[in-house]
Amino acid sequence: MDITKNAEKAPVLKTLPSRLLGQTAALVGRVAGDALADAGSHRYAFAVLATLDAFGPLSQAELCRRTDLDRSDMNGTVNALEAEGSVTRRPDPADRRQNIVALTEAGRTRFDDLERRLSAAQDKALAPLSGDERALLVQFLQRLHDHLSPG
Amino acid sequence: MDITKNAEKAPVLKTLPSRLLGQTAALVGRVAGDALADAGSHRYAFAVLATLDAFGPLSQAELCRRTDLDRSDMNGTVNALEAEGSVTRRPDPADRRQNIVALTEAGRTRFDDLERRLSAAQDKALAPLSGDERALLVQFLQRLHDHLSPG
DNA sequence: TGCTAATTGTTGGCAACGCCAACGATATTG
DNA sequence: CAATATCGTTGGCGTTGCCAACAATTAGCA
Repeated sequence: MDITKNAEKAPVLKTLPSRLLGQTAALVGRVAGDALADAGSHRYAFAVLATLDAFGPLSQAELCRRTDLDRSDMNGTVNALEAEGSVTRRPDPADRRQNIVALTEAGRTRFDDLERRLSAAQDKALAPLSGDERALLVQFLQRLHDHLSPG
Repeated sequence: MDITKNAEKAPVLKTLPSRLLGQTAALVGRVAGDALADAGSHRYAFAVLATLDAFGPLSQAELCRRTDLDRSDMNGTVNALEAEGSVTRRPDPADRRQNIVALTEAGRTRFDDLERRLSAAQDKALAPLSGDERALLVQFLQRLHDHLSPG
């Protein structure tokens, strides 16, 4: 009677947190990533824009620390953001090893647009959870993250 | 007063569910993956062993449906499990397109060992959450997964 | 001061992961 | 019987997160 032959999963796998986390993160991450891709952007770029928006101009190294991105990935991301005009990159006169990365007007507009798209995508992805449940989920994840992150 | 210069993260990023899910899944997944790697195994292999343990002998295609693995990855996984003696693979006489994959005695022992290791790893990774909270987290994730999975 | 170590940006590359295309063999459908 | 679908298998691809090495520059310390 099953129109859709439902492939039963092993109980162990259905409740295994590491597996459930991985699968769900992939699904939610795809929704969010697609939303940014529709605007020609990327999660790395969004993280950088959000950090610059929150703290003002920063060096690439400082951006790495505040976004948990690798230095090489940060370089590529800043390249892309600079190419699209969202960001300026100029050498720091006080420390000529560093680049000062700063948000442009276009960059702030860009960030606002991406934030709206991302917010809508999250709402779609998290639809089955109530507001309280979402807050609880976020809190759980934060506690796990703090517990496991090498910081 | 800060011995460890705490790199503040942008508020948007700290509460963005897609990002939090991805980061936490990576951290928890690494703990779980390392536990399996210590035993020379892999999550794909564990998923197959758990499914065979729960449902008995199955074809590779059926294993794919019940583990959400790709056919090519399933092939490699069954190869490895067959090589280590955890599984037998023989052609189905009734349908010669299919392979019947079955757990061996060694395979069941192997699965029990992996399950213990994995269980211990999960406990370590989920330490900051109480039992009730873990159950709630799993429930949230299952609801999100059901909502987003194309099944 | 001068020498060593550390930091920064940059380039190049790597392994794991999830996924897709194509193929021959076999079964099923019409 | 012909067309379609399924299965196992092989090979490959794009993304992701990460690491190594390098030159340039600065900081730390004898």
